[in-house]
Amino acid sequence: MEKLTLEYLRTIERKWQQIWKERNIYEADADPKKPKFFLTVPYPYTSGPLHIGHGRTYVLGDIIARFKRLLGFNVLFPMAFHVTGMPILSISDRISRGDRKTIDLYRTYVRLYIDNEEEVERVLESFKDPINVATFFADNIQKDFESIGLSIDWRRKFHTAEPIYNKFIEWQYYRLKDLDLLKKGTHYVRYCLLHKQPEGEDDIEDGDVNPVHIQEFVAIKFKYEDGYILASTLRPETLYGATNMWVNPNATYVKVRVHNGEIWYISRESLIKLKHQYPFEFEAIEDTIGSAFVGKYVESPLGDKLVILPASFVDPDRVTGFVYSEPADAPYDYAALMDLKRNPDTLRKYGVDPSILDSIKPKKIIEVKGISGLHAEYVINKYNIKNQLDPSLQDATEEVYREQFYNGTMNENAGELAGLPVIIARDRIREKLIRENKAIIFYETSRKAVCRGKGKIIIARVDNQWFLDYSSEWWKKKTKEHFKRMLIVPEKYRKVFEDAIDWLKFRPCARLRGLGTRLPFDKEWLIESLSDSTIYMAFYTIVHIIRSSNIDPEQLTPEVFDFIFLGHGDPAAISTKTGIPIDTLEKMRRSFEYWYPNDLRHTATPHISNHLTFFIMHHIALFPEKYWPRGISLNELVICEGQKMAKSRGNVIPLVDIAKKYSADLFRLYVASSADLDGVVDWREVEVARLERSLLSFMRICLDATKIEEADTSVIEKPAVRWFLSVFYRHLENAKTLLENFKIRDYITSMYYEIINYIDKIKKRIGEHDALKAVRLILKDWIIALSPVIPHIAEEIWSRINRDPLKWSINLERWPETRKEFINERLEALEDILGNLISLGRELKRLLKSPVSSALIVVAAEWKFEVLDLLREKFLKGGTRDLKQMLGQVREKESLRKHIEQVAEILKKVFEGKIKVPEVELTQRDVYEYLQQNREHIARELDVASVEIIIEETATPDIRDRAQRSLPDRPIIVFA
RNA sequence: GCGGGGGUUCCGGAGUGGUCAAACGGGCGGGACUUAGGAUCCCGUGGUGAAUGCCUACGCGGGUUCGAAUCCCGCCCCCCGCACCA
Repeated sequence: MEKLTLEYLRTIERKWQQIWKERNIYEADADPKKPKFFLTVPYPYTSGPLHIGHGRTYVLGDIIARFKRLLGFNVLFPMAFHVTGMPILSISDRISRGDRKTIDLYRTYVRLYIDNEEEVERVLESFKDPINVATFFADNIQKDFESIGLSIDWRRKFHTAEPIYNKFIEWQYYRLKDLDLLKKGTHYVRYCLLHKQPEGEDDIEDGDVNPVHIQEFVAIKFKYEDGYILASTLRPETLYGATNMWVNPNATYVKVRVHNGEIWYISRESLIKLKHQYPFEFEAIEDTIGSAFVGKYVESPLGDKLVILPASFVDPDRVTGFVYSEPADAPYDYAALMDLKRNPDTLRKYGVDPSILDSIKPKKIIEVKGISGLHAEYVINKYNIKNQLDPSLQDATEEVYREQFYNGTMNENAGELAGLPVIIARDRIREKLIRENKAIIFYETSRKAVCRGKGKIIIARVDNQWFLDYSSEWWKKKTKEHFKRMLIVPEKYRKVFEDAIDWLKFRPCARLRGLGTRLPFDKEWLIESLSDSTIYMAFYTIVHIIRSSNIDPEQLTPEVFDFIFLGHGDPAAISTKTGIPIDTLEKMRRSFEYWYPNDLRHTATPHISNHLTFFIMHHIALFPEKYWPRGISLNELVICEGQKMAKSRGNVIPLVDIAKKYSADLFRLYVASSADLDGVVDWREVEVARLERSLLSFMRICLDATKIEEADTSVIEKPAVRWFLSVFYRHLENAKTLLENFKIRDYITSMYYEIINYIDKIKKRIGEHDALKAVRLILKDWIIALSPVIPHIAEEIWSRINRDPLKWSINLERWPETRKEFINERLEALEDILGNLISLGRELKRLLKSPVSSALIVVAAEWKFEVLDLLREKFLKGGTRDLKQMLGQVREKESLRKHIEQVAEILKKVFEGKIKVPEVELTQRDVYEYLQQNREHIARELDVASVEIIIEETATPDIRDRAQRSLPDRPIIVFA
């Protein structure tokens, strides 16, 4: 007898994975005779190892694939690898540069797969070429996938930097351009001054944990001497409350002549930024120290004269290095003014008379419900802010900003903005100032940032940026129409998609660096990673043919794809032109036509608003309607011991650990059963350990049952076994429905947990050996039904009981038929009555103060059965609630008439919902006999020496009161 | 702010118009087995009760209904998304 341990499970898992692979059991080819099901799960990004959260998504996809195979579908479940974009390149760059943190991190990653240290270093060295990063992880992720038992057709794998894939994407972009969905325009990006190139999140130091956003400031021109001081703000509507100007006295400013001859005064740092944002010439005339401005005056576009005062919080490296002061609503301004009032010497130092402060009065211009005084003052007090260098000012500012933006209204002090909500006023004044040449837009990073090579990040303008125009009207309209017809599981995510389709506007779809495919008509641009992975499911249908036919990338011209995917063109002509044999072209066309559309795409919810929506839209733009996607199913994430998995927490469990430390089937069962699709799976070691014990004991039962001869049906007539067969087949039927509706968790509860409980129950009734015989009767059907979740264990059991060499694998089986002849609702109802009786009996027994040795069970009187039968007809089906009418019908029955008062009571309680009408028709005799048959069982369970069963009609007077309370499904127990 | 999800018993989490004191699991209490047990199994876990019941809970406040955790209105709180990034 095998010792059942995790190690044993791992052994059989490896064994079967090996066999499945050798026999290519998951390879699927077009076969017009068979119905097809084309399932995809998005390919992983191969910049590092996957974790168990990814594993959940792939396993759920795999369960669906396996279930569909059991239903007789020809299932295609392919996989590939995504390498496009910056992350992999960035990792490679960092490793080449000798970045310690990255090297250490990747060393731990490589060690997950390789235990020879020399080899680890060799691999790490190879990562200096980005394609090696991609292929190393792609190869190992494939192994991880195999090790958790995914039923993937690996012949179709590819990665997105391969020339054949590039050709496919080129075709896509030619088509998009033909459709006029590709547009050129201006765009602002994060840009590194050192490397003179745009930098993505991956290139920016801490960009992943503390992302850098692009903020749009308005730099307003204030008249100053021979030109303008540019003071910047995110809140131009506050111009109406401006009281003074701030300058950093220690910073260096520069006087600049711009293209139209205007003179601007701005900080030295900001000149560099402006040069990257405006295409015209800037002529630096002279530098000025900030203190030189102090005490002088500017004039705002509204005509207000404002004095320039010193403030240390003003950062010359933030926008223009000047800010105007609006102390009513800006906590920084308010605090800086307070500081000056407290320390008048500061002003004297710059030769300014402190009395000037007396004329500076905050001017309230924004009303927010619940704030009566100055909003800035309110938060200064709330956060207990001491001075202008207090770090809490940031939070205080954000609070005011948020409150005023969403809930603020401009008051009568705000000139032409008066009465407008802030949200409108801001846009209005910005447009106006810019239109009148009184301000410019200035883009700035949301925080100070450097790239991983320590170069300073600013915001720069990119001309000729390529965009995908998702705002295109026909495109959106068609998408919305088709989307209504798509299957979305769980349905609650439908709205998120609809919103995403609405939100999408222009989206930059190419960048200047990275791995991937170049735009064929503008070769300096590389198609960005979310834009080159929208229709690749189509590529799966032909990629294995491209490879096996040794087609060169150069042969894959747009005409080839036009023919395969759209049926355009003459294959003979294309064949002549490209050298691809005509039958190969036609084979690819047939394969595509067979497999498409994608029947189901399964993935995790974060992809909804980007990838999945692009996926739908691109199909709609590029393919004929019959090839548009049919459905999407989604699952939530995995957390670990109640906490989000994060590199920074160090609690990420790599997928590779599953096959090393746990077991594939254990993992599969856990992630599929511990939460519904829309619930978060919490990976908790104690729970996993518990499930492990359960799974091993399940395995034990199955293995023991295999030792019983299939022909041994000696127990089949036992009531407990008949009952067991009934509940089993009802559950089997139910499980199929659940799976068809993607209720994977409920299916496992029904087919796994509940069946195990039923086996425990019959063990008590008929003993372990007979229980195993009963299990043997359903074993084959049971393991087939469980094979989608635990394919390895199922296969192992299968291999021990299957006698048909043609059906060597459980993968070749079909979902078992429900054996209706075994379903016996009456028996189940009787068993329920018995079960309830026992549990009630136990409860009552506990209440008794004195020990008891016998139980008298009273089955309800015959007439009560009649009443409930009547109710079942009239009440359950018809739904009448009319007591009088019901009583009228009761009176017509001779047998019931004499009990009319009690009947009325029962009816009342039924209407109140206190008594349930049993769904199955039973007679008093049925119940009586069933209880008789199970007297010993009842005695054992209630721990009494004797059990007597009588019917209410024969109850002796001393117990008659109690006996009267009996109901057909609720006999009375009297202990003595 | 907008959009989405959610607030249920000690905890995690079922339940979306009536069999609900509330699935399932954890924790806790008791018992069995045992040299022992962190292993396994059984029982219990709102209150009350010598009886097969009764009373009470579902964020807060109203309403609809014979009947509401479930439907409607208002309010409070928590989580996620709001993009160009895979």
